[in-house]
Amino acid sequence: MVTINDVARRAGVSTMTVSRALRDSPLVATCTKSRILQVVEELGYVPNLLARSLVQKRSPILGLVITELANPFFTPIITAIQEGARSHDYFVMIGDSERDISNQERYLNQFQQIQIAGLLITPVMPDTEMLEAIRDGGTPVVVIARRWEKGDYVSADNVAGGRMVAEHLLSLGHRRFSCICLREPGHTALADRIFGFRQTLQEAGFPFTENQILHTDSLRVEDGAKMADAFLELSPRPSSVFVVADRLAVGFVDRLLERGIKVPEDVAVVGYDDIRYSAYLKVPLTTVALPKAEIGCYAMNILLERLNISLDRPTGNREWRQVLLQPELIIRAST
Amino acid sequence: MVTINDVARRAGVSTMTVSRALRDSPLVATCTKSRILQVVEELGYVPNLLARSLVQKRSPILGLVITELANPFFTPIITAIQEGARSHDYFVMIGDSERDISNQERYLNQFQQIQIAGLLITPVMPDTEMLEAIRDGGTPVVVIARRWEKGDYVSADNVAGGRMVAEHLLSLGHRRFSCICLREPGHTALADRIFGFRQTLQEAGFPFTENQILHTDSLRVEDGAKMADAFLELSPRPSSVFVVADRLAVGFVDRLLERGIKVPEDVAVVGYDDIRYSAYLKVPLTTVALPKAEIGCYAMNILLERLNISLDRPTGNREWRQVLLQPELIIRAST
DNA sequence: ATGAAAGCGCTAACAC
DNA sequence: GTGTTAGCGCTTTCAT
Repeated sequence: MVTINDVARRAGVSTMTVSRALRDSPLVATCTKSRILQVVEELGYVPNLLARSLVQKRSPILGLVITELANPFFTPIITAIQEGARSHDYFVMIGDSERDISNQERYLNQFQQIQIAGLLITPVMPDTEMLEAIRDGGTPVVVIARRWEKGDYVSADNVAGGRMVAEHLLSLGHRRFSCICLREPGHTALADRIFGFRQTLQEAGFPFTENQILHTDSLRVEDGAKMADAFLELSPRPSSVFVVADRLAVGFVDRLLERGIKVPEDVAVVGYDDIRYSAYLKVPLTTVALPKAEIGCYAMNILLERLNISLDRPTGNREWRQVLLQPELIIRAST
Repeated sequence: MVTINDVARRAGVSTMTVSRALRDSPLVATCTKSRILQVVEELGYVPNLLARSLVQKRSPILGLVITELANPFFTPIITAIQEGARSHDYFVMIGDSERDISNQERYLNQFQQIQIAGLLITPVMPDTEMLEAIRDGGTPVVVIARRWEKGDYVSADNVAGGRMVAEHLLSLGHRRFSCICLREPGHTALADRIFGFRQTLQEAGFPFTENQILHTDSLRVEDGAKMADAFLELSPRPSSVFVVADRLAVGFVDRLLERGIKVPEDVAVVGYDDIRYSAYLKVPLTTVALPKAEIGCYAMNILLERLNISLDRPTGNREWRQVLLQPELIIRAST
């Protein structure tokens, strides 16, 4: 491996001069600089960023933990984050918690070990003690796609989204409602959607009880199909279903059709997330769209801001930046 | 920040003993070890992996460069790779080249700067000089989802896949063929698909000329729709289309239907990749499935093997490991 | 079973 | 403009 010393020796200068030349310092004579750069080229020297960050005590690596890489919901968010990071010379390390708290903890641990400069995370659970610990340790943390009472977050207004769904179904004349949701206490974003949905129905005089909710253990397409089977056992059969995630809805509607149920004539279905494929399904899906790229973008900006501040002064315990972006109802053929 | 020294002082031992205790060396008395671990707990000490890798001259970070994060084709591959890495205590840094050679180069540069131990990459172009340079520099490189004459790769047999498509269409009695492909000289995987497709047709006595291929600049769903418009200008209209990537096919078929063309009655469509949503479209898509997770898994295993070897002896220039996995035709409703 | 010294590749701080 | 010294947090080597 060729180091800065090799370059220095070969160019007949000190390592310090090389170091400066590489960072384009004005304190190096132009001719020296060009000679050095030539030697760098010749030797194929690549600076060691790890060594640099050891002495500078700041790392160029950011950590990103999401709950499911395979979820198309996250791709626009990730892309936006990567882009923001790149343009500020940061790297992003992605960890997929698979909605498993122990995976999440393992990633957080490992990320700390490689000294990440900042953390973006969609936590598995609302109990975010560990996040606070990390932040208190001086690493800024921004929560994505979830709310976080005690810190910065960027999410969508899921209560408003749930409300939109309810209003839409009410306006279509529906009176018998049901809901397909993830059986997981921790997913506050989903809980918010249902909260808004239920509240609106109740205000309209249609009490919505727990037993109108069907629970699934995962959000995969195949689970949606399973939920459709469960749904068809209900009697009287609801005329409308709010499926809290599009991927689930994909499988749900597909199985419904397979079993001879007409959508939306027999059952109206509303999804949530507006993933890229929702428009191309057998029955294009009515759903709630979130500004996904914007969520990633905002989160990244807040993190960058925190990173800059913590360079100047010690972690000033300023106000939390809590952003809630507005969702939008996309009406297609499933209602 | 709390360092190994802080722990040592507090525990009343030398840093060396702490270092050993943390790595669970047998050369530390059990009672000393437990005292140290307790102090570690108290102080919330987190070892600095970067510092460690600086002295050990080997990094726990692997680089992964893909051409498009938003492509569901890659998600199972990434997941498999992450899993393999995790179980061997490696981290994976993901870079999205967006099919742009300069992005790819930037990532490769940056990855070298953070001293990645190994590289997995789906190169934008077949010209892989830079990959050879990296490998010659001592960092093992494994190419994914493309062939690589001069190194290790794991891909699917795209020629065989193209053949399957042709045979399938021939067996259905089609005689007028066309093809939608990415206009990009570099994408050898797509070129292979078309090669197999064309060859089979020619062997069957149906010469397939360049002007039966329509070119697109990107693989996004919307581009598929554009290609459908272009396709409908052809006369005589081909009775079958081989769309070389499912995402394109999604938009292609959708637009065809929108314009009143029946699939498969008027036009038969075959896709490629079998992304998760292909089965749930208005017209479930006939396509060629690849063992995506296996590709990731194999590639990771080869890389790990190379990493272990290069720890022992200097980079032994052994035979390249070149793996081609078999694809499978999935017949659905679009043909 | 434990410790002291040296150094990984780099840069901050201070000379000259 | 350029060089010297010291040290980031850790482990290797060798001593005890």
